[in-house]
Amino acid sequence: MNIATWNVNSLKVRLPQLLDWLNSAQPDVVCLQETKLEDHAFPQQELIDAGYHVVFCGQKTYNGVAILSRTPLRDVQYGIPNFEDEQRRVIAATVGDESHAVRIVCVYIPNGQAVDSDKYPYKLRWLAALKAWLSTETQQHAKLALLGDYNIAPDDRDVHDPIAWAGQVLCTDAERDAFRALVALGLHDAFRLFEQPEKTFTWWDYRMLGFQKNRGLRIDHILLSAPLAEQCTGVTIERAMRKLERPSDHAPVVAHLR
DNA sequence: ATGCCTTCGCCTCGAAGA
Repeated sequence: MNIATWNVNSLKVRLPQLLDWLNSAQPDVVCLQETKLEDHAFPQQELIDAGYHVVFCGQKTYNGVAILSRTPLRDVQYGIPNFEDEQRRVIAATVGDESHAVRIVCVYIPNGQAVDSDKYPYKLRWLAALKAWLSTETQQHAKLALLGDYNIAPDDRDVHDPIAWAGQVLCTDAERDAFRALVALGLHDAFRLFEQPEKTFTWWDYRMLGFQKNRGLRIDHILLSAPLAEQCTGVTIERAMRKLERPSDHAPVVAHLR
C-alpha cells in the first residue's frame, strides 16, 4: 500500500499532471492540498474515472484539501472539530476494513507568512488545535497517518540554507516545537525512519531557479503511528514532478507500506 | 531587496504563497 501527499497549487491547473501520475505511480491513497476549488468545481468524475474514491473540502482561490483512495472512504471529518476556521485546511477519512483500518488525516497547515504577521499566531493556534484533536484521534485509531503540507521545516537538515532561514517563518522554534508535539503523540516522521541523502527537499521556490539550484525546504511530511511505521519500507519524493512543464512548487511524497 | 515566479480574482495589478 502506497500513501501519498501532494500540494498541487491549484488542482484546476495540475489535474492533467495528477491524472498522469495516478496512472503511472498507482498510489492507493493521495492527500491533496491547495486545490483552490469550490466543491461544485471539484473534478470528481475525472478522478472516479481514474479509479479513485474522493472526498474533498474546498473554497475559492485559497486552501482546499482532498483525499483520493482506490478503496472506499468512510467516517469523513471536515475541519478540526470544535475549532472555528473558515479556511478549508483539513479533511480526514478511514480506509480499509475493520481489521486493517487506517485513519488518513490530510492537512494544509497555515503558512504564517512572517513572524510579525497576524497569520503567525493563527498558525500557532491552529497547530495547538490540531494537536489537541489528534491526541484523541490517535487513541481511537491505532493505525493513523497524518499527511500534508505542514509549512514547517522540522530541522536544519530540512533547509537548504539554515543560516539564511534561521528564525524565519517555517523554521522558528515555536513551529518546530509544534511539529515535535505532533511526533510526541506517538507519530514517526516516515522520511526519517531511513537513511537519507543530505539536502533532500519537497518544495522549491519558483523564483531564482530554486529547483535547479536545489534551494528548497522539506515541509511536506508523512507522520505514521507506530503500527504503520513498523509497516513502512521506504519514502519517495517524486522530484520528477517538479521538472514537468508548469509544475507545482511542491513534489509529491509517497510512503510505501507493507 | 518594496526584487525574483505562479496562482487567482476585485483580472493587466494586487495579494498570497513559502
